[in-house]
Amino acid sequence: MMRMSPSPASRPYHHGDLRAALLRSAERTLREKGVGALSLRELARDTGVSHAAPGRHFKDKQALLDALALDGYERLNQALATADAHPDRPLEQRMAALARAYLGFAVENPALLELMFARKHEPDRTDQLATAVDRSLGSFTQLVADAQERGEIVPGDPERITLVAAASLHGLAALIAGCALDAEEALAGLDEHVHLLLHGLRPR
Amino acid sequence: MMRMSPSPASRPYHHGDLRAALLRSAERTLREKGVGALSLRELARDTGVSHAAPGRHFKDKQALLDALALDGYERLNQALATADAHPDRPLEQRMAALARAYLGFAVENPALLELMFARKHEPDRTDQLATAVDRSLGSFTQLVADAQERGEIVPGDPERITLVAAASLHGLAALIAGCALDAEEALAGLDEHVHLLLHGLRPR
DNA sequence: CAGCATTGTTGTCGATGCCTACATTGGGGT
DNA sequence: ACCCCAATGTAGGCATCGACAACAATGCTG
Repeated sequence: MMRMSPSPASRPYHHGDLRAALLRSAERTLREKGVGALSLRELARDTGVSHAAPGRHFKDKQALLDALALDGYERLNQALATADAHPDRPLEQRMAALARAYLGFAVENPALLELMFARKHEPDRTDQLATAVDRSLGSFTQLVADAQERGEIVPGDPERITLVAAASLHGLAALIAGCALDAEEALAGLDEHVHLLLHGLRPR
Repeated sequence: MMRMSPSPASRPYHHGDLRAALLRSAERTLREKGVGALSLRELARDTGVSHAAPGRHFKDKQALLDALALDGYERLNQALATADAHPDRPLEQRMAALARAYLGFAVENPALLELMFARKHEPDRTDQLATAVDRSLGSFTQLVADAQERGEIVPGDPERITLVAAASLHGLAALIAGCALDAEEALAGLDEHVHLLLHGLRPR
């Protein structure tokens, strides 16, 4: 069958890059309407394919969500790496830059962040996601290691120190994503937040 | 009509306290199988009522989830209040006690916590939930206020300082709930975490 | 150029959320 | 004491969804 039956822009039966198209569309509705509004069938309709077509690329709805999450980590890691492009700056500036990048991501992709940290993944994707998380933490690990070497950060288990910093920022991100904290406000006070984190809440 | 037709434990048509029974059952399956496995119909089956009965008590599935979240805040606030029953103790002990209570709750109710901080609530329940959140934060606010008065905590906007502490713990809780962090490990290192939070990451 | 794996389609099934109409119950007003 | 009504539970139906199976079109590979 040649293509082009005249009127309704007949796609060439094989979409060409359906998987990517589905992910794009899914990311869009995820951002605009939240994860609850994501349906494979509507996704298929929006993309102009039949309701079973997505099944060829994602064995499950969960598989699609996992792929979205994985893609989210890619972008987050990219953002973090870009933000920490000046390893010679003083500690507080580096940390603030990382924090700004992370919270910026959270502000612009709240539903995606929710997905990324949801605790429901196909067992075989779990390790992929785990390494993605590790790469995110990697930016902080690197920062802490550098700073410890220069004596800018307290000695001690670097993992624990990284966790303190990362948990603090993740908490902010989660509060923003959950609308429990105003995004503008959080971003405005970020530098002071980082300062308190580095210098402690107790008077010196 | 008289109750007790002999064989199939015929409920007295009116359950008596269906709403509470539904919440109990829902909380159970939430804990055991996660929020994704919650269905109003199955809930009705488990409780021995018809599939439309829950609709009399919760206009929506979301309304049920909101009620669960609200109940979660009740229990969390109770736990926090109990944990902070010794306001005369030194700051670090008080903070550690609060942290332990919060993380304990997170460890034992991960799915519920996820629900509590999810960003999808009926508009009219939003304010109820907001005040519940405020009451949770209240424990920390009080702690910070007391400590500032005694000079145990740096001066400055108490809200910001509370936010730094709360975000740090909330981040830990979220990581635990998301299985990104081992619960035992987090609890074991909690005291040191609090110490770092209070004393800062920079050397003194 | 022929066969086969890939990718997309149609049809179907069971489950779910929600709605409407109906049944039962118990309490409040007279 | 009684009757009516609001509250509560039931039965049925509808649209949608996710998953599966059988079939069709396509294009790569030998």
